[in-house]
Amino acid sequence: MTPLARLACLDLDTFFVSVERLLEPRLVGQPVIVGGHKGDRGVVTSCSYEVRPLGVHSGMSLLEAAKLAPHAIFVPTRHDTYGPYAARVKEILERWCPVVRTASIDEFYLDFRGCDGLYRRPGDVDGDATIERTVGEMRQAIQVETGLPASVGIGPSRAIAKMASGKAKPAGVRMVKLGEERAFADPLPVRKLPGIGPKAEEVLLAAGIRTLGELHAVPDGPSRVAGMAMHLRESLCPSGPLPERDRPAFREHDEVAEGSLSNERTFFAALGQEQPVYDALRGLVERVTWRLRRRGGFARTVSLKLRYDDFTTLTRARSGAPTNAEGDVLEVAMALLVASWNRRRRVRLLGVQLANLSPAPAPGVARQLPLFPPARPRASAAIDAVRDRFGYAAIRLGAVEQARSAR
DNA sequence: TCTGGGGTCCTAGGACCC
DNA sequence: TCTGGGGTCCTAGGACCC
Repeated sequence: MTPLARLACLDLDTFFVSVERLLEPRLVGQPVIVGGHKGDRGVVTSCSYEVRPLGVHSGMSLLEAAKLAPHAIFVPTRHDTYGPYAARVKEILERWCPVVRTASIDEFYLDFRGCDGLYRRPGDVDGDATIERTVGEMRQAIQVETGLPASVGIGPSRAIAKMASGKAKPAGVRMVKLGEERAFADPLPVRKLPGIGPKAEEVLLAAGIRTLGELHAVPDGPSRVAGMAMHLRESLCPSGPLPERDRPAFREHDEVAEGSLSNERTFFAALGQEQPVYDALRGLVERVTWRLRRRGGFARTVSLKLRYDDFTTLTRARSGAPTNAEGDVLEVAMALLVASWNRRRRVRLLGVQLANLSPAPAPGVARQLPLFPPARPRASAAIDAVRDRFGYAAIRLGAVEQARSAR
């Protein structure tokens, strides 16, 4: 099949802000910053277009955002709230396109290859026109049915579709046809290319390369800059099929467990005493193992993340037999903590990650747990059942509750 | 003005095996 | 006493994304 501009990237505009506005109509038309209350420690997770011209952007500290936009309305992030809205959007997309993949909570890729005939109308000059119109109608359907504004980019490759969706904002559609890739990409700053982050940008700017056009001119070679140029040229080539499945983190609970699961927490004041740190660790283990069991998964690797108050961060991991038991994970995490925590330093952040996930222990190793200490079964099945119905916060461990109220 | 929380992917060194 | 080459798994750190 001739490669054409048939891959689309749909991005929900200021997604968390948009959902908050659906729930709180007084926020409509107002400058809104989602991420926490004014004065909280933390960062901006989403901000409305009213505050963008002032320089506010996601990832920025709330304190800095408050300086730039003192009149903005600050709203805490409600992490459990947004998922269902994204799920509704996906349902609508699947009515329009046979291949839809979730890339993040507010981003989807769609493959319209082979769909021209499905949507052709008498006035269409060619297939590009057919698909561009169709995507516009799809975008409008999301707006009408969910109240959420979205932008869509269309191109021959995923990277072009992604960059085009950025150009389509707010609430628009931008198609980059086959043959127009260079004309579209060349003027863009290098940072716009997916995969070029702050560090890579720094290297490129130091080499005097500011735009993707300039990067494109760098010949193949072993240098880091040449590697980025090759990455760019690949990104502009027509893409193959989309991945078979959604990214692991965005799959439904009953699907195969893969990838990793983690929970972490930054403390309001860095912890220097042992007991609060142990209590926090237990709370994290409780939460992350609950999520694992809810997906029907098992983990072979437990990893501890420790950040001191000077922001130096270390991770320590240990692998063993697959488990989903809270007691097993807690024993390993606690052993890692005891072995690696320098007690003279205060703990700013603690995290627990479960990795090497599988849907069930491999035959022969099931339930043996030889490398993990013995499991300590408790009433966790009953607790899980309550949480499945009423949410995680419906039940809390005594020690965790004490740790919270002690602050 | 210090910097959240959830992820994925890549690299590099060492252990271990054949 | 000296010692190749390939493969896999594990761990730690870091870049990047939203």
